[in-house]
Amino acid sequence: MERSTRQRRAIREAFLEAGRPLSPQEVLELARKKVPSLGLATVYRNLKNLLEEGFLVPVALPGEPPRYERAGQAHHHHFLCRACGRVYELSGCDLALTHLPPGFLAEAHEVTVYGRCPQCYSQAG
Amino acid sequence: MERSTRQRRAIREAFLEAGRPLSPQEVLELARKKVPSLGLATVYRNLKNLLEEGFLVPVALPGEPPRYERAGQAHHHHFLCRACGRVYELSGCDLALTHLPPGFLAEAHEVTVYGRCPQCYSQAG
DNA sequence: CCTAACTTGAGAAGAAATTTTCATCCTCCT
DNA sequence: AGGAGGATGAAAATTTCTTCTCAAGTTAGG
Repeated sequence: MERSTRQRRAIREAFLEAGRPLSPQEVLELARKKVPSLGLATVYRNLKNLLEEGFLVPVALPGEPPRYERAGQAHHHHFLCRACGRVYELSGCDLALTHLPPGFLAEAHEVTVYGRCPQCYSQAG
Repeated sequence: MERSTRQRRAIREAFLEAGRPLSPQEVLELARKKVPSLGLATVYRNLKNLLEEGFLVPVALPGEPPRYERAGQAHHHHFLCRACGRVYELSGCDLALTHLPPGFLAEAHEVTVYGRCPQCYSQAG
């Protein structure tokens, strides 16, 4: 049966506390604040578990390695800060799919906004 | 100085004739119709050249390997067929960026629509 | 507290995409 | 046509990300 370990708790808490999509590397860095000895293999193993048990869902962004976020959220999109590389969740969706050519069937869509997050807004670059 | 070779012409023509973003593998397959001996390394080398000379621009889609399309086109987005994996260009843009949280600065955005292209619309799956 | 079994950490191994190497081929100037 | 140097193809090498291996550490039931 699945056990509760310090590592597993630290990884789960990283997502709860970050409130934004995290890459495996980001998970490692955040969870190491609680379990410094944490290894990357353990992060990958637990990400896989958390996906299987439905706690996380994958988030794909153009040209970016996969990230993961809390499952069960309402339809939303993402913001990628070009300065720090962090991804944020944007609520709502203003997309109207009216211009599809004939014969195309839309089943889903994703919107990615690029720019500067508040922490990077005033910095050089 | 840069020479005009059969391979180089075949690769350039593949983009002109396809009229949609192509992955390196797709370029290889299309250009091999004209130059069957074409190798993948040559495709990569020439993609790099065509990017540098401004004939192509990279197209990144969520969770997809990079593709390339003709440079200099108007603002547009992309459609990814879930059945055949081909990417198409969608004209226009119905996105209104009104819901950014305070402190976020939007510089660009990308929209990806997923679904079925006309060729795959009526097929099983 | 004990023990079986699950977990972990580190490094090796894989997988996938792209780049480099190098001998040979081809293009273009003369 | 001749020749210098860029271009090509195939395979090896890189790079990046993810998974596997295995000895050692931990957890949970008894």
